[in-house]
Amino acid sequence: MFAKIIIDQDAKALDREFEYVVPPEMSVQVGERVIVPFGSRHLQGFIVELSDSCEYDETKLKFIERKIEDFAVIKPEMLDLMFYMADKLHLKLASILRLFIPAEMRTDKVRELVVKICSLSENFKMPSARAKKQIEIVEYLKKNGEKKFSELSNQFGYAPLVSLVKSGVILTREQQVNREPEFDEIKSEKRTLTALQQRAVDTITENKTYLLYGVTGSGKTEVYMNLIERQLAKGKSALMLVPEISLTPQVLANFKARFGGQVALIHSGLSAGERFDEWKRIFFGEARVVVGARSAIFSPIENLGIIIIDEEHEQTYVSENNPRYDTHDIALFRRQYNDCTLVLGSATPSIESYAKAIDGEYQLVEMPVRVNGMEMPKIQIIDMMMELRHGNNQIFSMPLYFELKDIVERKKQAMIFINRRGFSSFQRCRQCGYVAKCSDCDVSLVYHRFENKLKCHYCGKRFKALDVCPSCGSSDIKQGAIGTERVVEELHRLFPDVPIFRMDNDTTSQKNGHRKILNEFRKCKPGILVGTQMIAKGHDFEDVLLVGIVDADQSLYQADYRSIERTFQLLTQVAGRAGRSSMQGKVILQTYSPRHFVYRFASEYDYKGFFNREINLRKVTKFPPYAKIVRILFSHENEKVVAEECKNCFEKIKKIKEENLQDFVYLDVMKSPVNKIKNKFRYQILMRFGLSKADELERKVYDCVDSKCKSSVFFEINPNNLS
DNA sequence: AGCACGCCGACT
DNA sequence: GTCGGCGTGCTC
Repeated sequence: MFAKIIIDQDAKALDREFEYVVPPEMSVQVGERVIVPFGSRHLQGFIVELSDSCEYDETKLKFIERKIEDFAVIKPEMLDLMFYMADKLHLKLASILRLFIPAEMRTDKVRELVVKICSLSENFKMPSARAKKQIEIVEYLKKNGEKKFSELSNQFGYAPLVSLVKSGVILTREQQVNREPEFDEIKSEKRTLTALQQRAVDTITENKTYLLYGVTGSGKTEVYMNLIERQLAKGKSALMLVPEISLTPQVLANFKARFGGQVALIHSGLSAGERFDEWKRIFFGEARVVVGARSAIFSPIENLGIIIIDEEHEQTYVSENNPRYDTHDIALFRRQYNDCTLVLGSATPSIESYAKAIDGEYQLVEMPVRVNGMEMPKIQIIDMMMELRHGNNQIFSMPLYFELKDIVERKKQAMIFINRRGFSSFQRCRQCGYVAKCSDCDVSLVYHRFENKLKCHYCGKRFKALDVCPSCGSSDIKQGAIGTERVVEELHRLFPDVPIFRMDNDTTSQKNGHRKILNEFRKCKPGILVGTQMIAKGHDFEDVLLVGIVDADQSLYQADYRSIERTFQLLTQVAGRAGRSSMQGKVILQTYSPRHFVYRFASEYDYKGFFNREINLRKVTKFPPYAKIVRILFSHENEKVVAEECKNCFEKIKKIKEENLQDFVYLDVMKSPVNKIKNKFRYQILMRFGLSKADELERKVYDCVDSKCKSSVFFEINPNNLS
């Protein structure tokens, strides 16, 4: 018997199958992990095929050494998915397989957690009266039955416990336990559905793809839960994806309360052990409902009845780095493989998804009204140029300041949204124009007041803050655009007695960081929460009656084709935080371009109007979904090497363009806008083609990348940002 | 990826 | 003469 094996190494040169002989006494299955001799080393590999014959010179074949687990970690569906992804997304086989199992399994660092359990032996002798502690333990066990060794030892001391075990009064046994993620206790309240919700549940019955377009507060989560319940009743399982950012304690607690031990949670906040245990519970079918962030789409869950992608428009569903994939593609594959239902839910669907729904590729289900019947909060647009003309050059416009003051006086809560962490975007010398840059990346550094450091937001490296300009010696240093820290400082100045909270990447990095901040904020009335994107999602605070958006234009300035769409989505979401209760909330939006169409549609909550305007723009300018953008990014520490390899590839693509002139909308080669990251230089080729031959051209273009070039190559379709 | 092999410069 | 620099190529 011969086995085709993929070596678990992330290298271009090893991105293929290698053949091995299966020793006669060994029984193996496709999908199992094994150790094989490879060159002079012993490496981990995945069996992807078994066969009676081999293609390579049989005399040169080596034997599989041993199996790593006694079960196939990669199930047949995932193996199919691997080949599909390799073909469609041009990813390396090993790097795909790594997505399917917890990283901890490969490094061997995580073990099953085994605890010692103590119980009284059947006919034990009472310890002597002098041994008071021992008697206490015996009495305690009589009352409580079995207890963990560690627990008893903490409570009564180690020595008496060990004596009891030695004398045979207490028996111990070992038991493997699953580490379970923490969650807030919540009582499970099953709400009755509104007519609209019920209609949605009744509509989503077939094994098709649905786009559930429901305004913020229309109660999509309740619909999801009902859909999942129906699948469970049919004996099927369910997979629900939410953006990492909205994997809030409340959401998790809700699911735990509703589905109990059948739920498994997968998110980045889990410890290695927790993640490993949750994965195993899914793998062996103990958990039939998986709730998780992007990577949970690869859960080894079988018998899928439904896949749900909540907030489907979120950027986080596309992984930024290698291996780059879009959760939508994977979900569509799994939907088809399992012949199940796929639901994409959003209050602001992505332009691409909504276009598909209109074309009939997806089934459109709408929920246009909020559950509590309340109107959406009123959005007031403030022209910051006018403020400036009236002599206000502060962070807050006068209307926002007065609304904040009002909130404070009424002992209510407010959220201030500013999509930039740190204190200010950069520090610049007023005399000579010097801007501090990262030594390893081609970006300016962000000043963080709290740590008094300059930080690189690309590689995380820290630098000393400027007090004098290193170039000209001047101490006249100007702060760039404002960030969360700066807003907090300003609020402290304006409202010295009001508790101000900050929530961004810097304050939530430790475990349960979100939860701590949110729980503190909940208690403070009045209170103000300042934050980035991450305050925009899923937190329902009854007393938040005001949302301030400090610099709405910020996401508009980013130079990619989705920036307007993103701005609309962000504004709608942030606005949705105000007035989740019976009281009408208010939103104040500060902008320097108040007449931009995105603000008009956003302030009227007119998604369809916005969609029509935007889709026409895309059609006329030939951008997705009416075209496909491809970006090939080369990076290497030697600038000459990248530049040349990138150029070579470009020359080949140019020939393809000449043969397909009518299909190429655009083709160019350039330094990447961020020319250097982590000491690696970056060059890129950008192109755009019409849809008719897009797949064919994409493949041809990919084949232009020299398989033995030294640079690492990042192949991207419809990139989100071009840095 | 990582390890062997190999071909050149600068040292006990 | 040998030690060790890293460029090239191979791993079933």
